[in-house]
Amino acid sequence: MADAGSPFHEAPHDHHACVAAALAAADLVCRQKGARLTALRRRVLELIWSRHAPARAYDILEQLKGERGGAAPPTVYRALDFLIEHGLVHRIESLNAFVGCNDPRYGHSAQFLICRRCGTIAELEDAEVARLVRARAAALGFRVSHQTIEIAGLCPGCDAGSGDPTHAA
Amino acid sequence: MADAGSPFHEAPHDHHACVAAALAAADLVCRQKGARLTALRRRVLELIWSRHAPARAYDILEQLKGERGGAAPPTVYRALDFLIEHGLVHRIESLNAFVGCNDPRYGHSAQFLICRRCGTIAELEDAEVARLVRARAAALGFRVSHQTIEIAGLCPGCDAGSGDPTHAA
DNA sequence: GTCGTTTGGTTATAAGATAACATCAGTGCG
DNA sequence: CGCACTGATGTTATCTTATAACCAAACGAC
Ligand SMILES: [Zn+2]
Ligand SMILES: [Zn+2]
Ligand SMILES: [Zn+2]
Ligand SMILES: [Zn+2]
Repeated sequence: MADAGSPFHEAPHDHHACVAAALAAADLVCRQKGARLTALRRRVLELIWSRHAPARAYDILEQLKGERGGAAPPTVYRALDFLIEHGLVHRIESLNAFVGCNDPRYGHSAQFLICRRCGTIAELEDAEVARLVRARAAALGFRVSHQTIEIAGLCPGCDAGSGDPTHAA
Repeated sequence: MADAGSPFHEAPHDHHACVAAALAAADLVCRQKGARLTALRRRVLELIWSRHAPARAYDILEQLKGERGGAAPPTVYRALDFLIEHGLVHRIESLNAFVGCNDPRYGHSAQFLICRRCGTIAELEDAEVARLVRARAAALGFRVSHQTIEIAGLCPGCDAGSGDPTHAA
């Protein structure tokens, strides 16, 4: 298959399977933790997974309004709080947006590669990066509690397109 | 001096010297680039340097209002845009705030250590971290244009204070 | 069923950022 | 000087993002 080993999902793929897998993993994680993945929270998670790009809170809100009325900002933010707390969603600080976690089964220090052209985001879980950051901080007497690592640039597809007549703007 | 080798400035120190050095460096950088560090821009930079913690745009705005009237959000954000464009200030995405650059003489990939207790921020310029991130991205075909690396935790002073009766809250 | 807790609805507002247009200050030139 | 041009700032309005506070419904334990 095209993207088996890559964290990028640019090429057309069976995205329904991505969403189904994410929701199944969420169901499992919540069952194991005794957390309640309600219909609303599950739907918000599903909307976040609708694309491999970060979703903004007010875009989710617009979707919900169309589906069920009685949706307001707190509706979305409370669901996001739950999903983040249980590791099902990551907040992307540099975009004020939210993306589904690739592997919510345990806590981790992730890094994100964000294409500034097509918006695709890839989640890495590079232990060496996380460890080097912790080591550098520790050398200065700093105790790390959370790493925010968001790398902007061009994804493979968009980088190939730059300067390429077949893709140039 | 107390903190000669540390990026942290928690202990009392001659902070006036920090500010003076930052402003002098800014003057130099702007003169060399032909950029106009106007009184307003210089004052905003000075306010950002008032502490070794990120400054929020609307706090800067409140200061300016008290000093000169006729200050509104665009006043601050335009000054910030200028300062960021010329590398004099960094935006801290995870805080929606701004901090003076330690070394504005040339572009760089910085990392920030942010104390979640006292708010102190330290800017690192660790080439190895930046290089490892670039390497990991490159291995996936991703071309990096900007790294956002913001590490939350406890600075040396606050970490020592945790559980220590002499500092406990 | 009843109680207590969690979840979600509702209204209002806080916090952060930008768009659009007017005005002013400096610069160069006839 | 008078004028035009440019960059910087003033001004008003609006947009985006996020939270506070309070209430009602749903759920789970007993
Ligand atoms: Zn997919
Ligand atoms: Zn792309
Ligand atoms: Zn200082
Ligand atoms: Zn601290």
